[in-house]
Amino acid sequence: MPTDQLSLTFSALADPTRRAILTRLAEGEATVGELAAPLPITLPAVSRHLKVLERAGLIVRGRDAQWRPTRMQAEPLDEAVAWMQARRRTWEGRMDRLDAHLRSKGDRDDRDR
Amino acid sequence: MPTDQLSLTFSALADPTRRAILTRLAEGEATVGELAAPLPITLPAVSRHLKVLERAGLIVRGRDAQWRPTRMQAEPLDEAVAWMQARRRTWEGRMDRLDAHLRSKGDRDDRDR
DNA sequence: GTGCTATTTAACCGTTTGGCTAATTAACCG
DNA sequence: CGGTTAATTAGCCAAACGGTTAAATAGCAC
Repeated sequence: MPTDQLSLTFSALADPTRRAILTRLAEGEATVGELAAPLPITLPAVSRHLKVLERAGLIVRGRDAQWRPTRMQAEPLDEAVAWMQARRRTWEGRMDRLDAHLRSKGDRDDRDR
Repeated sequence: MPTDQLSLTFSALADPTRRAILTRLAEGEATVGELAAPLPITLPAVSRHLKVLERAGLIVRGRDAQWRPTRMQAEPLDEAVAWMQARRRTWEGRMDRLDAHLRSKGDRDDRDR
């Protein structure tokens, strides 16, 4: 049961519809109906996608009469980017060291395993 | 059916076990058994996680006798980071413009909050 | 109150996911 | 060849996912 923040963020972003919603919300706040309009799915489906995004902290929702204005939040994106870049840096660092090692000498003693 | 690359990448990263595997692989290549050792799941389960990561392009796998050495690949991470940062920048840009707008006038009408 | 609009919840359904055990394949070794 | 190790595939199962339609809720407006 992935309750941790990164799992929530990544699985929220794993769905193309939810990414489309986020892309729209990055431009500015919108109501559920406005978000649903361009999408090929029903309103209840959109409503549940929004709940997933909300649980991941990627959106916050207000109340304006019978409308639910929704705004994007960037913090979870930052955390996810940080996780990816940490792995990328470790990986790149290792690549660099390997590269340096290969370049360093005629090395027959490649014992890096 | 999310066949697109971003969906593959994000859903691969949505699982904590797969993230743990990637974290390990960022340090350097490893066999299936080595990857499975610290994990609380069976070898077949690890094998299928690796298949998911491979399909997402996050790992590549070789063959060394009966071992399957696995290496991480960073490209899908880059693409995912790029997607997130694009949204973040749009969002931030809009924040900035809103901020500027609010700051521009003497705005006694700070009705935000 | 009634009625209208916006949104959510309930109930259902087929597919996917992630785990398991048992069986199978791949490749070595003696 | 037979035996051993590494890894995958097959079959099963329960839970989660993503969609639907129909019903319920929230809030205005008359």
